[in-house]
Amino acid sequence: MDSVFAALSDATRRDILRRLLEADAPVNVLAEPYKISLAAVSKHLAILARAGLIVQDKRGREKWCRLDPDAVAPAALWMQSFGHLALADLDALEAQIDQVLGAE
Amino acid sequence: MDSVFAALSDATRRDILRRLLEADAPVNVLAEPYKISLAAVSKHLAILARAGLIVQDKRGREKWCRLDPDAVAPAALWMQSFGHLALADLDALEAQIDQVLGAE
DNA sequence: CCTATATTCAACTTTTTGGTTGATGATTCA
DNA sequence: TGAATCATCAACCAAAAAGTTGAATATAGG
Repeated sequence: MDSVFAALSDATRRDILRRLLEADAPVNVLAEPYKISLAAVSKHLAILARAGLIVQDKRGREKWCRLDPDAVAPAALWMQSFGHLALADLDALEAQIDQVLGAE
Repeated sequence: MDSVFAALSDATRRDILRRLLEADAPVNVLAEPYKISLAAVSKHLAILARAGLIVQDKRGREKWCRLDPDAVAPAALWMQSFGHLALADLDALEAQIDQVLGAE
């Protein structure tokens, strides 16, 4: 879970994830909006991959990136329980789970 | 939001937050379970305070810490919207909850 | 085959993080 | 008053993070 939170602590990486929510993309396309070097973006992607948040798939000379949103679930649940358990108990946690499941 | 995610990326700090869910506590009590120095714990608490996750209140020679769970809300919302697609599988969700509540 | 493209690697710098120890400032209390 | 307690500060260290530039590796395509 450390690596997931650490990966999310950088605004550039969060922005990359947000964009991958819309469509898979190769490294050079992901790098384009930022003014940092391509190598720097490549490192950001490696951090996201190490945290499990993305998977990379080499196709030809391009390396396509796609999300693995499951990886964020344990950390998201941790935050959810932290944000609400102060006021409620396990019943409330179950209600939250129902809410998450119902929202689909 | 950077500072919130960064604060949560350390297991000791998450453990401190978890314990503060149960009761407010002064620095020396919070430091007791860990084998690191008191100064190190003091730094962890400063990071949590800088992220807004706790507030510190000096009472006599003790400095009491209490949660401010609202501070986690923007980050939690970000994660929820990001992970939204993935939380539909009940078995996976239960496994994740066990992991979150048990291992941490 | 040759060249351009896509990506990473290697080496380096700077800043941040997490830890230490020892000194210091407050505060409590015998 | 004086000793013990609570917490932070200061200086330091080692490791990791975020960035750079330049070289290297693969692949695509004329």
